[in-house]
Amino acid sequence: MSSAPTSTSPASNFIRTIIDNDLASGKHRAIQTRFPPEPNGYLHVGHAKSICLNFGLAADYHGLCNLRFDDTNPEKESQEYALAIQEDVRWLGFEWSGEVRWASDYFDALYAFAVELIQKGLAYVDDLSPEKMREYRGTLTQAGKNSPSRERTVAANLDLFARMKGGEFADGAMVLRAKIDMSSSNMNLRDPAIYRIRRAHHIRTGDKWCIYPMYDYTHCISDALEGITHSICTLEFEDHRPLYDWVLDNITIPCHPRQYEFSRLELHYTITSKRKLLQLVNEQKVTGWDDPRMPTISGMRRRGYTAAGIREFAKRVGVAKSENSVDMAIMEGAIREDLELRAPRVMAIINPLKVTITNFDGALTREADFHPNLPELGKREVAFASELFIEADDFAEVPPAGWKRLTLGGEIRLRHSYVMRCDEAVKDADGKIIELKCSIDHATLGKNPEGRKVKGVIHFLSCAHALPAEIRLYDRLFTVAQPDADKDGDFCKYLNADSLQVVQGWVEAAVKDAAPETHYQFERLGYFVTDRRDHQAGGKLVFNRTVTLKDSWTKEQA
RNA sequence: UGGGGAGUCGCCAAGUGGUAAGGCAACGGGUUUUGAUCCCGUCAUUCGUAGGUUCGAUCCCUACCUCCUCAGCCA
Repeated sequence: MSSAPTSTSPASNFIRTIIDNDLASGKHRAIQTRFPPEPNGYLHVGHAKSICLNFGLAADYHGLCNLRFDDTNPEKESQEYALAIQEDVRWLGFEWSGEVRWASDYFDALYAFAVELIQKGLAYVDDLSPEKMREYRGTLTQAGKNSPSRERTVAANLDLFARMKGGEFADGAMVLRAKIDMSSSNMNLRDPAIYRIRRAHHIRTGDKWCIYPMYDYTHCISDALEGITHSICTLEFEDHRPLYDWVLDNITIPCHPRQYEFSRLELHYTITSKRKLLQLVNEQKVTGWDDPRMPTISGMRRRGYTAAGIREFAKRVGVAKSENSVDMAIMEGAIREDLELRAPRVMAIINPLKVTITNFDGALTREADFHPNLPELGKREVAFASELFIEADDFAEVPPAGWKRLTLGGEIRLRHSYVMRCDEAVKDADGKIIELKCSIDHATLGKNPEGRKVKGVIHFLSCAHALPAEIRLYDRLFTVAQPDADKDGDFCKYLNADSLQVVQGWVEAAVKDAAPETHYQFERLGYFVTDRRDHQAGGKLVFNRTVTLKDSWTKEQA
């Protein structure tokens, strides 16, 4: 399950153009990228795009890609998240260079560089309250004004910073700020805070530190220490690039990586904000981070999306700088394409209607391939008996125009079996059809009837041989394409109440011992996967619907 | 009203002074014991708008319009 479904040459994009130029000019002999998540949540489809980009670039250009945790805000971070992230990256099919890196590995170096900035008069300790600082910062259209602390002497700053580190001051009492320009039109350059005091237990450094460096200050230095050549992030960091460069230009460090930004991914009918995904989990709108409706990597995995399918999706959406909101159809197309190539076919019934074969005597079973084009996937015996289940949707007493399925007096092909005619529909007191009496043409096993053509093929199961299974039918999580378009509105009001439907259905006995995370195509219904958590091989069978098959018939009806 | 970005087919996305790639979707047809797959075909005289430069502009210039983004001691 590891090779990509198609391997066309990678599409051109602006980052590749930059790398091509850097390599051609000799600026770099090889590239080094990095994927730098904060371990404060599970990875989602947007991260998957970034992972495919960073690791993919490294692979294509024979470079390296690091996995680095941006663990500079201990209050939000956990070991659970860090572990889950590593598993997700590996599952997606990527291997990072060397050991996992942590920004916290650089805390000592970061502290030393901060001292250097202070010594150069480029950083100062400020005891303005957060409220005051906001006031001094000015607005988008008005310049800020200098803090009274800005002219503190180097010696005083050195002393204060050391005491900040030493734990002499309360959380929030003061910060270390870069001394840049309070009147800059770029807000990030108005003396940004680069260290704050926070007594929080850090997942790796424990209680060693009570001051923590900020993202803007940490990220560029981490990149430089790791020899990153191309530091790729999303567009909202574009305004931070001058600060990224300012820090590296003002400390003694030999390496100066360059930051490039691409637009973040938006997917129709879902959300890709960690904060909002966390809210869905906390408020139990979903069962957890790996709920199959979640756009998290673990959720998509549990849903049955394959790593190769997600990689193909990333390739199809490309990398650019324009805002985009991608159709779910692109994801579903990529997933179907991958599954089409590998998923064994079996029959399953979601909504059974009983069929009694009135001329069963002498009928035979037949062997069928698990995949029409992949004989190596093997065969199994398709049971046939006098009592069958067919999909209730496959019978219509008064069929619409164009109907190719079963109807009174009509005949269809039972998949891998006989041609069958419906002779009678048995109804209950309410007029509801509860059973069909049908007869088969004994001469049609494995061959077409003479003198007439049978238009439809439907799937079925022998009642006596079928196994009960819990089938979870998933639909989009939200009812609108862009649930968080309205920034102030509550995106939860667009939650799709019917995003999960659990039914008790029936499956072929051939899947009885399937391990968790086994993919199948239920013929004519869709791709399904055995649930990672709840399915038990040989025991309780639980299938998640990954995606339906393309269906030009219901589309035509609509 | 300040700064930084972006506007090419329904959704993505190449291209870049020489006359609009590709994918997805859609549509038409063929094959088919999955209304699936597969195969064949169709799908932007036009690149936000208006001017200008040029033999020639999506690409260069000017103005305008629209959208995104920035005022955390988050990342």
